[in-house]
Amino acid sequence: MAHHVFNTRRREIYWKDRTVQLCDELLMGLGMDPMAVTYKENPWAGGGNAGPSVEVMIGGLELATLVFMDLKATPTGIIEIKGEHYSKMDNYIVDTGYGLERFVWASKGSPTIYDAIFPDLVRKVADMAGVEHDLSNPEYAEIFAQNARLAGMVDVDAYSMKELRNMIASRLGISYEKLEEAIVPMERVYAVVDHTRCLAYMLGDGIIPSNIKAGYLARLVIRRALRIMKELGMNPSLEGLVREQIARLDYPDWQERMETISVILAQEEEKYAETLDKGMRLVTKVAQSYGKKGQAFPLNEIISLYDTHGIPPEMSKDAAEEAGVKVELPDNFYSLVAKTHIKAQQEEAVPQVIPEGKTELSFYDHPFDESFDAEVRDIIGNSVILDKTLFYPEGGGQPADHGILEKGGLTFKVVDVQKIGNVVPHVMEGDGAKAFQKGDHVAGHIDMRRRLAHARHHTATHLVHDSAKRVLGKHIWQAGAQKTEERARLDISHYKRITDDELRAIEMEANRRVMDMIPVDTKFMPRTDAENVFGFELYQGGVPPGKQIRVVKVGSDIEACAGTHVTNTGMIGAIKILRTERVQDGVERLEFAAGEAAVRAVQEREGLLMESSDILRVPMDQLPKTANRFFEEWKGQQKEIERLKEDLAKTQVKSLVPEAVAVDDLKVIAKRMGIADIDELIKTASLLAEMDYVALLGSDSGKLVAAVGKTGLEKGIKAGNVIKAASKLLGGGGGGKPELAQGGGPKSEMLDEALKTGVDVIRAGL
RNA sequence: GGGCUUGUAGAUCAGUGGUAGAUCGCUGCCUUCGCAAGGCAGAAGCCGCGGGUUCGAGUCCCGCCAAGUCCA
Repeated sequence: MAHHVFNTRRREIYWKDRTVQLCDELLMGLGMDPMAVTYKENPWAGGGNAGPSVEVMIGGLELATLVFMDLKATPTGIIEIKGEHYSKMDNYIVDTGYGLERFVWASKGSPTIYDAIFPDLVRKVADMAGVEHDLSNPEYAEIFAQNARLAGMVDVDAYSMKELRNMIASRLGISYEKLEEAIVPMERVYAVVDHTRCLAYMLGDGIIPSNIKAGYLARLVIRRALRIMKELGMNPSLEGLVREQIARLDYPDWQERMETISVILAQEEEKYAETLDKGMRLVTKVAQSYGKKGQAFPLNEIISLYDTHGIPPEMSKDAAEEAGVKVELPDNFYSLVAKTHIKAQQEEAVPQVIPEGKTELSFYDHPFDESFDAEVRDIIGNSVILDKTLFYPEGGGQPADHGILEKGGLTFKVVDVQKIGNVVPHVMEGDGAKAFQKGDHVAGHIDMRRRLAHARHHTATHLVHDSAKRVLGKHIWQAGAQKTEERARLDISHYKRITDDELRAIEMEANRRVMDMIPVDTKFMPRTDAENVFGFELYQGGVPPGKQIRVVKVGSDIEACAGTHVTNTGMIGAIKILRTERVQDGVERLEFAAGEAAVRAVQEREGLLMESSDILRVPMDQLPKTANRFFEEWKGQQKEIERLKEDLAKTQVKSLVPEAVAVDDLKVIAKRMGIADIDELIKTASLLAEMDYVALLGSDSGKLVAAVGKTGLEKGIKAGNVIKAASKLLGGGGGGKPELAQGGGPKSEMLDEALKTGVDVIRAGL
C-alpha cells in the first residue's frame, strides 16, 4: 500500500504536512487511537537521493514509512547526510509505504507478525518440526511479544545477538538460557515460513536461481531455508511449503508455474546437497592435514573454503574439531570475508549533455526507403544533426545503420548513429563533419544491405524467443540480446542447459513461423493501454522510456521494441541456430544467424564436413562411424606400440649386454641406438639398470637417457649428473632422479662426444 | 559484471618439469555347499580443448570450453 506525489517547483501537489495528515486519517479510519501513533522524523538517504523521512509507529511497531525525496547527490552539494553531499532537486517526491501485514499484526495483537498473518502455516511447520507452540500460555506468549518488540526497536548493528537476548531476558525476569530455549526453535519455524513465502514470490515472479544478482539471492534463500529445516530436524523439502505459500497468494497463473518451480527446487536441493557433500570431503581432508602437522586450523583457510567452495564456517569448525584441530570462529566472520574482497569501483556517471531540439525518425514510416533529403540543424564534434533521418540509431541490441550523406555531389560516410534525448547525431568518418554547416541541404543514403541484415536478425530474435517459450516453457524471459550483420544472440532465463533435441525443436519452430509468412505488425500505443492489453510480458527487452511505446507483434510474440523489423516473417528466409552457451547459472545464450547469414553459416559448416570427409576419404554420412573407428583404432594401436616398445627393449637388452665395458668393477653400457624415441630408451635403460648395469643410451634425434643400477647407486653415481654433462654438449639440458634421468639437445651430431663425456662423468664419479 | 577455485581410470581423488598413481568399483582365478569377507592376477587414461616455453609439459605461461563458489 502506498501513495506517491511528484511535485515540481512550478506545481506542488502536497508535501509533508498533508502526507502526515492523510496517514493520520487512514489510521483513524481503521479505528486506531490517533494519540497512540508516534511520528518520528529522520534524515534518509539511498541510491543517490535523500531527504526527510517519517516513521509511523504504534506501540513500538512501525506501520509505515513516509519518504520525502528532495535532494540528489552532488559532489559540491552543501547539505551533508551520512558523509555524502547533496543539493536540492527541482522535482520533489513523496514516496510512502504502508505495511499491510503490519496492520493485521497490530490489529490482532498476536506476539509476532507471523502468528498474525499465517497462524495455520506456523502451526503446521511447528508440528512438522515437533516444536511446542502454545500461545494460549500467557507467560510463553509474553516472551515472544517482548522479544519482537525489543528486537524491532534496537539497532541490531550496535548490539550482538547475545547482548540483545540478555536485555530481553532481564526485562522479562527470566534467565538467558530459558529465553533461548523458548525462542530459538520458534525463530527457526518463523524463518522457514518467512523464507518459503519469500521463495513463493521470487520463483513465482520468474526469478531463476543463479550465481549472480537476484538469482543468487534466490539460491541463498533456498539454501538458508534448507539449513534451518535441517536444524529443526525436519526432512528438508521445500516443494510442499512453497506450493502452499503460492496457493494462498492471489496469482492464479503462478499455480501453473508451480510445475517448473518444483523442478527448480528439486534441482537446487540436489545441487546444495552435492556442494555440502563435496565440501565435507574437502574440509575433512584439509583439517586432517593440519592435524598431522599439529597445527591449528587457520582462519584464512576457513575464509577461503567458504569463499571459493561455499563451505559454511560451522562445517569447517565441526570438521576441524573432529580431526582434533583447534579452531576459532569470530563473530564477525562474514565481514572478514567481505574485507578480503576488493572494494568495487564506483562508477563515475558522466552526465551526458542532452542537445536541444528533435530529429524526426522517418524509418518507422518508411522502413524500406533508401534515400532521404534533410536539413542540417547542428554540428557537434564530428557528428551531423539533421531535422529528420532514415538512419536507425544504435539501440535495443540493434547496431546503428551505416551509409552516406551527400552534399553538392560530394559523399561522406556515416560510421555511427546514436540517439541522445530526442536528437540523432550522425557520426562521420574521419573529420567528415567539417564539410557540413548549419542549414545545408543534404541527401542521405542508407546501406540497405546492412539494414536488412539487422532487420532479419531482429525479427528472427523475436521468433526464436517465442519458439523457446513454446519448447522450454512459459518461464522463459529475455535476459539480453544483440545483433550484428552476421549473427544474433539471445539470452534467455532457463534453469538448466538446453539439450540438442530442444535446440533443434526451437530452431524448427522458429523456421515454421518464417514459412507461415506472418505479417509483422508494429504500432505506437499509449503505455498504459499496451500494458492493459498485453501485460508486462511486453518488456522482454527492458522498459522503454516515454508515454508512447512501440509495440511489435509477430504472431504470438508481442514486445515493446524500437528496432527495425522486416514486414513479414517470410522475408527472414531462414534461421539457423548455431550454438548455446551458459552465460550464467540460469541464463542460456542462443546464437543464431538469419537470412543470407544463415545460409553462409550452413555453408561454412558443410565446408567443414566436406573437408573432413575428404581427409578420411569417406562419404559425409559415414563420417561419425569412420571417425569413431579411427579413434578406437588409434587407441588400440597406442597400446600395441607400448607393448612392442617393451618387447623391443627386452631384445635390445640382450644385444647390449655383451657390449658392456668394465669401469672399475661397474658394468657400463654407453651406446647410440639409432632412431629410437625417448620411451624406448627409457625402457631399455631401466631394464639394464635392474640388471645392475649403468646405461647411457642416445638416439640420432639427440635424446639421451641414463639409468644406474644398484651397485652404481651405492658408489654414488647419479644419472642426473651424467645426463646434465652429456646433454650440455648437445646444446640442451636434462635431469632426473639418481636412478633414471633423461635429456637431450638440438646438436644431435655431437651425440658420440656426448656419450663419451657421459662415460667420463661416470668414471670420475668413482 | 567482478573475484577465487576446479577439470587426471567408471566413481572419489594423489601426482617438487623427468617411465601416469592410489582407493573403491569392474573382470578372471584361488578359497566356500552358497553368500559376505579374504588372497592373487588383470582390464580400464586424447591427464577438458588449442597454442606457447623447454632437450622434455598432467605439472609453467596464454587463449578457449565446461563446472563450482563468493560478492558488506
